[in-house]
Amino acid sequence: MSSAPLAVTQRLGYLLKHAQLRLAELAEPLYAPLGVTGRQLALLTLFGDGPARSQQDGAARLGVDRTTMVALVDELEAKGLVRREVAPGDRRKRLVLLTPEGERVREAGAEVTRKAEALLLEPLSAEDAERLRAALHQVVRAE
Amino acid sequence: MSSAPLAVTQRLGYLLKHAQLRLAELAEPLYAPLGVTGRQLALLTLFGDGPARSQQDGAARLGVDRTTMVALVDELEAKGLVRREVAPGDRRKRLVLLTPEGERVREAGAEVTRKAEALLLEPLSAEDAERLRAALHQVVRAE
DNA sequence: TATTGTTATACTCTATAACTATA
DNA sequence: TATAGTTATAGAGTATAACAATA
Repeated sequence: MSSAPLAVTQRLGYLLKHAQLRLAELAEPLYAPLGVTGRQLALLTLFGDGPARSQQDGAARLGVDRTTMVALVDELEAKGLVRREVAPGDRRKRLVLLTPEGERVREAGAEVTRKAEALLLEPLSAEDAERLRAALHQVVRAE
Repeated sequence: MSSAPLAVTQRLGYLLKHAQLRLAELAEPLYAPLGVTGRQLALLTLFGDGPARSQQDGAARLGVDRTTMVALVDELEAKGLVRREVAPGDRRKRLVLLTPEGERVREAGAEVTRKAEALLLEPLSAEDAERLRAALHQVVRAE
């Protein structure tokens, strides 16, 4: 009844972790010249895309605690890439807005992200690469 | 020249991280009755599969530091799931071997891993699920 | 000299608890 | 009373440096 032994390198947990490690290896050196980490760039992408978001809203979307978000926004603020603004209509909330410099870094970073992803996906055909992204999206969505 | 803005939820880094988070959410409650974490089960899978490995060998394969491996093996040894044995031929090396109990937990865990993966992959067709695993494998291998 | 395992230590990441201000 | 942001603190998880045993 038990099928063939699932070697550790075949487990999804292993594959997901190592794919992430490899992507980070490829991407971080490319981000470095921009003066930001991949994490920080993800935040710029999050807050620079669509209508202004509060810290809490961003934290929920990124899957981190709101106390973690405070520190992350602090970093970006110290670099002059974002500013906090009291939300009109609810003075408890802080909207996180990109500065012009933050916007520039976000755009440059998006280009770099595409490059790093292309490097990671190099061994796959364009079709399989798109299938991989779509499959991950479906799996993550089902929350 | 810059294509459409790549929303943060479309980035591979985001997708890989959240797929991992979701898998852990699904799997950990199933592992708990076995008295081990997913991490520990991964180690049992690693050391229980194929010829005996040294700690260093296992660390390299798992992508962790050798000092980290010491602590991980300590945990399993304290639970009576593995034992260390001096490697014949090189007295510096310690082979990590599964005890009978460790072997039992490994087998039960493999079954549970399959179940958790099936839950994660539920939204995909069997064909797409296999494609996902194959694509990740290719991407990780290219090291 | 180099490698394996080990220990002590420090660093990063993250969350929990308690506080302030607003609602 | 409840929520958003903040601070202080503590807990994982991990790596670096230094040491002992062995090669």
